[in-house]
Amino acid sequence: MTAVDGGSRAGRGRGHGAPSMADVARLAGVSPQTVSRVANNRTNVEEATRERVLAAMRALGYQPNIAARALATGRFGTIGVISFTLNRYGNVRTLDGITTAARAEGFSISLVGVTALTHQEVNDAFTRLTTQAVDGVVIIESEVLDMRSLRLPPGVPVVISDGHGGEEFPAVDSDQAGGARLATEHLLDLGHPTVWHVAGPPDSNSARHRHASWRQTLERAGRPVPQVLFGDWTAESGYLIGGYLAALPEVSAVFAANDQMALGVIRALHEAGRAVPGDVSVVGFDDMPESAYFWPGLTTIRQDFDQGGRICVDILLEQIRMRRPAEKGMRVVPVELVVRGSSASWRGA
Amino acid sequence: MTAVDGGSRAGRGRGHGAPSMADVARLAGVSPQTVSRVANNRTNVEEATRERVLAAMRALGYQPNIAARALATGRFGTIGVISFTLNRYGNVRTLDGITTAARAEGFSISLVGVTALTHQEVNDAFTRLTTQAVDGVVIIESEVLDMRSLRLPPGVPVVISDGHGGEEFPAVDSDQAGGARLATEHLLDLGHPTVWHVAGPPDSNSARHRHASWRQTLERAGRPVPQVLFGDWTAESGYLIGGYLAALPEVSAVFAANDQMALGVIRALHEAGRAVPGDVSVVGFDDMPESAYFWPGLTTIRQDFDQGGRICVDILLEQIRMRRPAEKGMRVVPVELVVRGSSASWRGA
DNA sequence: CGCTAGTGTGTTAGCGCTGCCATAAGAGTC
DNA sequence: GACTCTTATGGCAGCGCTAACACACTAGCG
Repeated sequence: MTAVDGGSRAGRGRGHGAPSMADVARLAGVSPQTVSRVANNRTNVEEATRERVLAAMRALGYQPNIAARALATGRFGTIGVISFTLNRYGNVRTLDGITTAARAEGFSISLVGVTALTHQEVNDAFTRLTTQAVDGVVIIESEVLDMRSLRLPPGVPVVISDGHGGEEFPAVDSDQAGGARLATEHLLDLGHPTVWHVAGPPDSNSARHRHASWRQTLERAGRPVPQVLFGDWTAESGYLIGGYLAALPEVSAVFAANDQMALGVIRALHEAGRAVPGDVSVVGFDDMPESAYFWPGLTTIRQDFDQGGRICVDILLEQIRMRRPAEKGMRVVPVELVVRGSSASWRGA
Repeated sequence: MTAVDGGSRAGRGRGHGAPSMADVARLAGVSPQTVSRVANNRTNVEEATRERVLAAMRALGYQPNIAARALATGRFGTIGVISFTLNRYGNVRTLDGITTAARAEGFSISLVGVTALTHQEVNDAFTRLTTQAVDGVVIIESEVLDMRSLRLPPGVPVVISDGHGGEEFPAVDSDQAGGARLATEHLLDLGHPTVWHVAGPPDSNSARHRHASWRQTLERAGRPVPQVLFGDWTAESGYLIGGYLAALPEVSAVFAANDQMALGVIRALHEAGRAVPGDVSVVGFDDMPESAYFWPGLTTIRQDFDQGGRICVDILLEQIRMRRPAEKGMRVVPVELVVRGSSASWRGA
């Protein structure tokens, strides 16, 4: 009876308390390898043996140690997400979409925030992530970043979401250009001579695309292109710009680059006594759930963030599982015009 | 020349490509142990040696392998977050606060979404996380959950955010009761005979607290307690309930349990031709950035989500670093009444 | 009966890192 | 000069797991 272990715990020394495969193996009277096979649902284990091992696992409350597994296999079951602020609706919804899709595939998410999307910060975040053990990374590149000069460690699959990095990496984004075109054409179709644009900040990818497409749509239609006004995505900036627009009698249609700024614009128009949509039509972009309940309800462009997240994860998993780089280039997620009360046909000045 | 390694890579067999400490050690002409000391910023390394090692690290692009470190130390540098939907403003802001605070402490976040906050789901998520190697877990318990019957593996520090789990775990939450009281008293102070309440769903912790405190405040003031109306946090539900309230001439003040529902209520009142705040005052809860730009601007209760996140992380880190359980019980984060245009003194019926 | 093919299980050797201990060299003390 | 004490470094073992191979055993075949 000398060498008999107490039976409850085996690991001494640096053991960290939790039962290990060896403990399960001992209890079930099999080798650790067989326990591993059961834990990973492998074949070539007799049914009776499997039951015995499972019983031992339950008895000890065994949990596989992911760190050890990762060390042995080089795979982690985790996708890293680098995101700028979670204060923006789109970023959050993209994150949510990625999280949902990843979970469905048995992957978890390692989230790293950056206070600013500078190379320094993104490189640090990337380092923290790869160091932190991930199989792939999604960068929610809401702000313009020069992907070429980013020094990412090689061999880690990357997907860019909401970005422009299509030349360097596989990328996924809503059809920003199509959405801006839909919005602008919608307002022109309603009879407005032209459309004013409240753009997002110039360092934002989405803002650039929407801005460029708005301009192009007007030019193609042979309409005058009014001065662009730049906001910062917040309702506050929309409100300030709206105050300026409200004072211009020739303004009859405004396309704001997101719903929050549209809200601010509408508020400013109200305060100035200009009716929406009676005097001025306003269209937003994003379709936040609240936008339908603004006063008036906001005509806007709906994005499918869940689909975007799913595609990000799919591309990443393909790279991870096939062990080959995915094709570069942009996958475009369709958008949809949602017409509500904030836009109406123009009766003329 | 027989046994000489090519010099570029050392690991064969199952080596996963990335340079290891051994590679750095070889290049710098020191032992792996010394490299480890440098990598971890330990003392007792001569300055010249440290420089040499750092140079070798840079030359090889060395990144420590976190899985191996975790396996050796039993610590992971990661905090797990279990959250119900990211569709709710409060959840997102809490997550953001936690992420920011964690990063400041050098921790990263492992995010696990659950589709429903059932025991089954939370247990699974918890298993996935502990298995996934975290040093502690924050549960954003936006929905009521019986923490006692939750079977969490022992030894993993846990903090509950936005929950009621104060008896079982340390917990952090905004001063829900105080906020609801402030909102209700504000409306009473304006001369309203009583205050109607649009509550959140009954399975939500915050909704319960706000509801109970609203009721208590009215009772203490000796005012009649009108029928409670339950929404589901969405603007849509607020709109439906608002339609009902708009038809009741005795309604002069409404306290909605969040800003979105308040938005829906205001919209319904507008449509019914009841002026806000002329005929009806409306107060919300959360202070989303947009709320200031509703029409009229929304009087609401501001929560400090960043502070909440910081406290969650602090409590967790104390447990992790001190290796002793934190005190159970609730830490209350103060809230603040923000008065805007949607509430005004009542001129009588 | 010797051959192959397949199945269930065990043995071995790491994955890359750190904790602990040993060692060597210098510095100060009596 | 024999003794501590400190500082810089290396050696070794092991964290818990899995890939790769080895091995025994069964079955089917001509």
